[in-house]
Amino acid sequence: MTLKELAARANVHPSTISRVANNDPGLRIATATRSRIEALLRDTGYQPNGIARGLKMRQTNVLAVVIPDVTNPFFAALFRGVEDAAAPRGFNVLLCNTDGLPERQRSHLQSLQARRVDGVIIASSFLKDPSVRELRRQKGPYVLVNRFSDEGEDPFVGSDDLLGGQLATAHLIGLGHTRIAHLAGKSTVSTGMLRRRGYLAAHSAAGLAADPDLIVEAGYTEESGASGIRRLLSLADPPTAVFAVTDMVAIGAAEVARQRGFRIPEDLALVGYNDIPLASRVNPGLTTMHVPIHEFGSVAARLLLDQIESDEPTRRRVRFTPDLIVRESTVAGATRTQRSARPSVSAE
Amino acid sequence: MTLKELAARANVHPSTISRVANNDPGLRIATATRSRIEALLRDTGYQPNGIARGLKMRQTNVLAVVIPDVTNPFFAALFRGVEDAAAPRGFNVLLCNTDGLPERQRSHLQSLQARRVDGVIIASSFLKDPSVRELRRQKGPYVLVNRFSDEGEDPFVGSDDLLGGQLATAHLIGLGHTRIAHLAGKSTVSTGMLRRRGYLAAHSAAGLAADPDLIVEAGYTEESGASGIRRLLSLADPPTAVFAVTDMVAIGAAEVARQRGFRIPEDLALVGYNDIPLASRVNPGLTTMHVPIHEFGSVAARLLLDQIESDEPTRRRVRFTPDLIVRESTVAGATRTQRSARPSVSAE
DNA sequence: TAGGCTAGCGCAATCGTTTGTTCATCGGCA
DNA sequence: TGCCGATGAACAAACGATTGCGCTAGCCTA
Repeated sequence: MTLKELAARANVHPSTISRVANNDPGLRIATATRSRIEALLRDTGYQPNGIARGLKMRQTNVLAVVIPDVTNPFFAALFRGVEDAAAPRGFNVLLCNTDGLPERQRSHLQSLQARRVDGVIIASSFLKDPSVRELRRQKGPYVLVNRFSDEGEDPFVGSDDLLGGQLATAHLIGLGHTRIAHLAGKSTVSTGMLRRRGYLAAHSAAGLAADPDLIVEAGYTEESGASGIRRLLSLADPPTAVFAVTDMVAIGAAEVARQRGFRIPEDLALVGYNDIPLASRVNPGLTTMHVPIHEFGSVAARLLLDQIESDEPTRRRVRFTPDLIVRESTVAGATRTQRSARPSVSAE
Repeated sequence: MTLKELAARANVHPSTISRVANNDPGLRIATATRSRIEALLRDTGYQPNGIARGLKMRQTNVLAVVIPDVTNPFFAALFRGVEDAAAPRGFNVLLCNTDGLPERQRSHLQSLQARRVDGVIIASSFLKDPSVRELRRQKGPYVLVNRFSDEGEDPFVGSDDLLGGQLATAHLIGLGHTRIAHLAGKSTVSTGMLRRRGYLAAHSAAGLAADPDLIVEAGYTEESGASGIRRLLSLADPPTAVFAVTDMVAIGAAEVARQRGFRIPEDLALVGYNDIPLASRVNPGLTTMHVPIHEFGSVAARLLLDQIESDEPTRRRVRFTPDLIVRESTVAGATRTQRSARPSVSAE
């Protein structure tokens, strides 16, 4: 059903229908005509063609979220945050999985540009990232989430990863551990780099020397946590504690450690990062740095939508302060503490 | 960068650029002109405006997936299946979460129709579903996944839920249980209805009477599993085994049961459905009916894409045979059996 | 040398909306 | 009666691409 067909039925010009349907302010129209058209609109259940409208208006009302893998609970929650903020404002959201492959990221972004999406939220960026450079070059609004890129000043939503790494490690040090390993993320990714630096900073602050052998660059998957911990446990002088760059990595490590007969936390204490729902459900419960994942998404979406509606780019960077949640993976019989619900946001 | 601008630069008509860019077969063009245009295309990195093209071609190359909640690992995996099949064929995928609310489903579908997506995959349908009726009425291709609607013959991909419910229950009966409860899904949803009927059928087949008090209609979330098991455990004569309609429900139930001091499987045996990744990770490992979740998505996508490309609707219904995976939640110290990898598909 | 064929492009309609502008009609007023 | 200002609605130009068809050279043939 098009405007033209409706116009034929109502014996008016298509533009008249359009104005009535859009409730054009300052529209002068005879009451009779108006009600005739409105009745027709109801009867036919007319839905304007979004494509045609998009072409004319230069706005598609579509956002895109680019992540490594929605199968990872962290990114699933992030996406929900985006959609929950976008849907009420009339936007639909495309989801693109990259599996961490730059090439897939590039091709997705290219496809998104061709589709003229109104904005892009990208949670799979690298510190040096050609795709992000491309985003900067184009005029379209975008927001980086969780990971940032250090080649420019991009709108960003994430956690204070340096502090998070520090707090997590300090917790282990506070428990008396001295040989603390780090299942690190890639140093090409901001979270990987910063959490590692936090890990090192905590050592310095405590006057402890960090053993380079205890840092293994794993990745962000469960499997990488598993293979990482294997290397650590076969060391001559294995660690008594591990700080993993994410909860998924920690969970992968815990599984292997348990298979090898290590008791957690007695033989091996374990801290993760992100506090995904799974973290409180595994056995033993995983001590981790809580970050508001859903809010990452919703705040990023708001940043994006504000840019779209105001038609001017932003440089806002929102950084949430992570919160240590102590569970049984570091302290046997830890009370399942509710975390302090302080807002703890720092925006620039 | 538009065709018109390029045309001005190359001193040709826009249509000529279009034909070169699209590699129009049967295009007769001077080699000089062609290479001039091709060079221009490379230099400018021209990307045709997908909106304009969509308007002209009446095809957007966008699919939509409608699910209750991507935070549920089952649906996340399903979505990956869809995207993995759609992306290589040049399609992007919109994700819509309904939270199981018919109203949100309706409004999402309406929005998708306005956007003229090329096809819809819906995994949140009810047995009687106005939204699905609407999908049938419209010309556009669609596929139902996991849940079907019984008011018509729709293209469908899912598992044989009746058989699955039967096998799961028969497993518990085979272990000697006689008081077997069912944490049931909504009877307004096909999976809920069918798995329940399977549960009953298994009882009949074994000559066992199913106690109506042992069936509680919970829902599909972890919380509903938790509240459901509470009711069951406070019964005068509580069950010794439970068949839960999904893994998430089973996991919610297990958590509560453990808190109340029930040992699994000694005091309470537990079977789930779907074999989500989480099922093998919880402690104790969850016995469950394995279904190929990722394939649900990819097969559904293929069904959809074939409809789109052939431009004719299909009535194919693909039903996978579920496979019992025995873990520690029913058999203490169960070997972590690899399931038989038989194809077990029945299509109509 | 005139007519026809063909290679190589340009023309213009079309997809369905939106929106600035123009046009016709009518009532009021002088 | 003649003019003017509203009022109500039509006109038409975009938006950026695709595509059937028409047009103009040049060359070959008779």
